[in-house]
Amino acid sequence: MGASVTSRALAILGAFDGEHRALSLTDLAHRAGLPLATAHRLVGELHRWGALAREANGDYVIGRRIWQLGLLAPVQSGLRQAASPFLHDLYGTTLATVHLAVRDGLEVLYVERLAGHVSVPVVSRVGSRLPMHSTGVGKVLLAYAPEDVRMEALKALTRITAYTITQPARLLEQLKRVRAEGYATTGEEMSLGACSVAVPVRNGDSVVAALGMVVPDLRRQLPRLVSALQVAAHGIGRTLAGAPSVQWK
Amino acid sequence: MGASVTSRALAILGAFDGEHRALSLTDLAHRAGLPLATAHRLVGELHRWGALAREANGDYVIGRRIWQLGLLAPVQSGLRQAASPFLHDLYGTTLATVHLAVRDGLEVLYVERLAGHVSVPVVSRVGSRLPMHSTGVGKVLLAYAPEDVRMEALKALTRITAYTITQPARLLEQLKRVRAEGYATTGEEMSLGACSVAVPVRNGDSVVAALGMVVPDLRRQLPRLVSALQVAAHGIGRTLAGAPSVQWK
DNA sequence: ACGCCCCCTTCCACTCAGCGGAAGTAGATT
DNA sequence: AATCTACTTCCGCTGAGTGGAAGGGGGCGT
Repeated sequence: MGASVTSRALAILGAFDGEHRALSLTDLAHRAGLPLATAHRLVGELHRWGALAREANGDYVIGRRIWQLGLLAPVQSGLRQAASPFLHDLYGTTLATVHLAVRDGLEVLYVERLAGHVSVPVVSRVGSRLPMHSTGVGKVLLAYAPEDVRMEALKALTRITAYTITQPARLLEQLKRVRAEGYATTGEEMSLGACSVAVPVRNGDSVVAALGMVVPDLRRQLPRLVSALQVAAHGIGRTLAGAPSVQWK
Repeated sequence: MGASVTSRALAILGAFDGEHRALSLTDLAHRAGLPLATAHRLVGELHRWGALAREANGDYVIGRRIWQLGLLAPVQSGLRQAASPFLHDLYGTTLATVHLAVRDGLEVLYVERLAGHVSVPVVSRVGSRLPMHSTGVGKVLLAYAPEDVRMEALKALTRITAYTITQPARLLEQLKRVRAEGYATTGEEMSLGACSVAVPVRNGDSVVAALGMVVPDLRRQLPRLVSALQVAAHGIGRTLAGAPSVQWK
């Protein structure tokens, strides 16, 4: 097993997730699979450096230093910053929840999400992952993913709602249409009452991200939304290409 | 010296900063003060875990996993999310660059920054730090900081522009007025051509952050800006207090 | 084409940092 | 006062980590 000190320290950091943002030393040791004394020493070191911080009640949380480091990640500093103003424009003109996502392995990783004060109950969260076959941005990313990734992803089409596509052949058919038409849609495949549209974001020739929005109903306004999305995606692509900053994938 | 494995691994992460977002193994070893072979092994472990990623050219960058962890930090998940919609409103009504910041030690840490397509040349960046005595948000945070922090901060008033306040007595005088009037201003004290206003954000009785904006000129519209800021700050405070989510300080 | 240089990767025997069971401390709870 | 839970400290044994050195490999100048 992970016997190296480094892997143990990382196991401690890995013990935090969306449902566990604050953990006591004992919990931390337990979740990381470490003896209490060992966890105590490592946690102390991480805390001293600023990777962990303590709350008023003594629980540990992820520290500001990790947060700051995260801001240096290419996904954040390149893509997200390029996209930010365009997302605001999109939100301003449509008032729908807007998403920017990348593919990470066989999942969709949400990089940015914009919603108003009263956010529609949408599942996604910045930094969270969702399956690719049941989301608009996921279908786009899958459509433009390398062949082997696509095949791998087709093997596990888990059902989420009654409308989720679980037949590989049907999904492949849709992905083909996505490539032909340049956008993807979903209808209550991820959560009931929510439809989505998404388009690819390109940097040069390669698709580097997907831009999507979630709305209660698509039928009437689909063309308008698609064209708004495409304008924004194109703008982001141009910013990425022209940016003198760091490469990001 | 930092001889523990953990501190060495952290030193590698710490080698990244705003000016060094992508580093080769050799640079990394050099900046972290480690022998190449040692750095190689540690970097490999960090990379395998996802703390580091590699770019096309082989350079290492901060990985997505660290970015995701950072999103769990209280500063991000509590404060930032509570503030986000209010910042958008503020930006929408004023079109000025808007800032949310907290105090970290003797410096101001920028937690959120909102600007339009054409951003005025503002020094701050999300995740960056600036001195407290030369920024609007800094003055607010200093005004409401514990006595010992304030005294410590007064010892090092470094000059940045010709208008930077470097006399402790004068700054103290201003901080007193900040507490009395509920807002702080600066006039070209951080960078020429930029003025700022800022107000405290409260959670219950304690000041937990500062909300500010940067504009080319203050004179005419000061009252309007201050009241817009105060409305937003109040809204953020209410959201924080009422939020069922994690505590964040 | 050849050799040079720079950067990365692998190896291996020594040794000291890290390990973790156990004992100690501090609060809360009964 | 006794009991429990959660955290902190101690210390001698040991194998994980170390890092100098040697082994690729690819880009560049001549």
